Amino acid sequence: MVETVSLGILMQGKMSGYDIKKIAEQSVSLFIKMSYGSLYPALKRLVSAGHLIEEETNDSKNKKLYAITEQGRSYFMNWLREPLQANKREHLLKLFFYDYLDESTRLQNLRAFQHTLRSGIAQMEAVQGIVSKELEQIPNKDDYYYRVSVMHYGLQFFRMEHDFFSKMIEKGEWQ
Amino acid sequence: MVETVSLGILMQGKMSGYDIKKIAEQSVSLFIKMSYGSLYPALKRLVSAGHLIEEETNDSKNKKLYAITEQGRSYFMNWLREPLQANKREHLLKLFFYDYLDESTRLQNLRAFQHTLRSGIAQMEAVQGIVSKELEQIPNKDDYYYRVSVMHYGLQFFRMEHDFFSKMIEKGEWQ
DNA sequence: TCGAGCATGTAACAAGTTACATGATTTC
DNA sequence: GAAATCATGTAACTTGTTACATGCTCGA
Repeated sequence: MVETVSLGILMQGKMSGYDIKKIAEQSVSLFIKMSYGSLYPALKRLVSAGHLIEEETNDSKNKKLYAITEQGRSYFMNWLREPLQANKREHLLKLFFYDYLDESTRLQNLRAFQHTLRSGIAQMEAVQGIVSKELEQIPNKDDYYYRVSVMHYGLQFFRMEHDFFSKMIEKGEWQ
Repeated sequence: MVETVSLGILMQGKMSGYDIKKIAEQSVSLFIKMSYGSLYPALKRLVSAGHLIEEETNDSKNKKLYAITEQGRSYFMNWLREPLQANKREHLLKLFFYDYLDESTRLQNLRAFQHTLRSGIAQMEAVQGIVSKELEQIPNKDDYYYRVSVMHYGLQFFRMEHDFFSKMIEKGEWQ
């Protein structure tokens, strides 16, 4: 995760590990948090994998600049092309970099994801129907208020996500 | 995480590890996934910590029943009382068990969380304003469509979450 | 009798956090 | 001259995944 985020951020140009973290905080912090303890080792791994080149700037702060290689670029693009998966909101991170992807793969993946969402919604609506009926026969309804609320939240969330993706497929304007 | 979910599920009564996973799949699978590779070791840790008691049923399937102890109950309730944190959607899991919590702590935490959400919304609106202005001066707007979309998603998501929590504080009905 | 489901577990690995450790530079 | 920020890194630990391994039972 930290590796792909770093690669994605380095797509805009070379910078230091410190800069990468700052940019991540300003952009994708909603979905993932980076610590130096994971970032610096990740950068080293990317260098030894040939995805990045490390450049020593012999300035006073002994900072290092990282630049993405052609290989790194292609690795990143392959990750980007993979189907979206709903678990852990990883898809939002992927989406964040979707401008790099070609329109055809993009549409294909977005539509596939829409389909997954619709299945999820249908399933949740079914579960909700059952739970609602069970709840009617129970006297102490209030004892399950938060459990039921979280269920509703899930459904509402899925619906919102579905609407959001529809708008995005239509290239709608975000006034 | 797996530990607290297990404790939370065991609040309703003793059951096997297998049962715990099944119940988790039917209820909190939206937010967390459990594998046996994490569940069984977690149950052992909870037993040696004194939060659970293991009961061998000498039936044919050599299944084990886990029951929460008084200590485990109080440990779980302490976790439940802690303030909600927005990172990684952990708060939804906590919320799922909120029926166990006393109304006063509940309201206090929900309101504190609402406050955090409002700050987040304000901050995101500010960022969005800046980005929108910057975008107007840029000719190749379309190249940033998904980045901007994810930003909008984040804002919309926060607003939805805020509305959701408002409804919950008011003990609204989920028709 | 065969496959689905019930039931438990381990070992290797992956990914990340927290705390620690260091030191230069900039800004008030 | 003190505090904030820039800048990099390591070690111990936590948490979880995946793949493997085993064996029983119940219904078609």
